[in-house]
Amino acid sequence: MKQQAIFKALADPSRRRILKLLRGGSKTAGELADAFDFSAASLSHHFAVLKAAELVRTERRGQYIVYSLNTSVFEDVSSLVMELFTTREVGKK
Amino acid sequence: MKQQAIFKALADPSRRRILKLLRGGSKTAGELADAFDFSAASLSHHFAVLKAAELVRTERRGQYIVYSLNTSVFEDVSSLVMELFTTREVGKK
DNA sequence: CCTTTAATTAGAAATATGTCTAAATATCTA
DNA sequence: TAGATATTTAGACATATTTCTAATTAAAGG
Repeated sequence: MKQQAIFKALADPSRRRILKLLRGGSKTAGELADAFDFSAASLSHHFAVLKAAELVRTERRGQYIVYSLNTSVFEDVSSLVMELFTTREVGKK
Repeated sequence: MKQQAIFKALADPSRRRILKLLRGGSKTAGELADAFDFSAASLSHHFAVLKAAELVRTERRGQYIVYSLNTSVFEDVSSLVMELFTTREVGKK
């Protein structure tokens, strides 16, 4: 789990918006791009950051590349946040 | 609640470390500074970022300034994270 | 094949961030 | 009040981030 990459990825509002758009189901890069004002290249950069943090997964479907939420990291993110605020518990791994 | 300020604040590893140091109880700026290699001025900058996000509170005690975790934001942070990953629920406020 | 469409990569430019030293502010104590 | 200690503010500088346009890669379909 890439803690720094995760927090870095979440720090940008556009990237958080991308994640929210993906909650409803997977979307192609182009469909996501429609929701934003900037260039496909810029979006692509944001995708790369989200991928590095393993917050999204990708799959090529013909010409398209389909992005989806990697919900399995959700638990990781939650516990990272928890660790910041709660006193060390017993039985910690 | 300052969503962007919160995520921005959490993006830096030193700031996350400051929060963890404060889990054990409040500390003065100087006590916190001891845990780091960089200058008091740099630390002070990080404190300002954490304060802007309302993640920490401060109180002057004589010459010292005492920092403490603002645990009441913890819920906010948790639900922000939750919103990124979970499908919109019913009865949302 | 060649063209079109979808998306990423490369490289440049502007802005933001993290760090430093020096100076300023606040409080304590002799 | 003057000096010492604790901390923040100001200003500078290097690095990182975000965005762009142009070029590249990949697949589809005539």
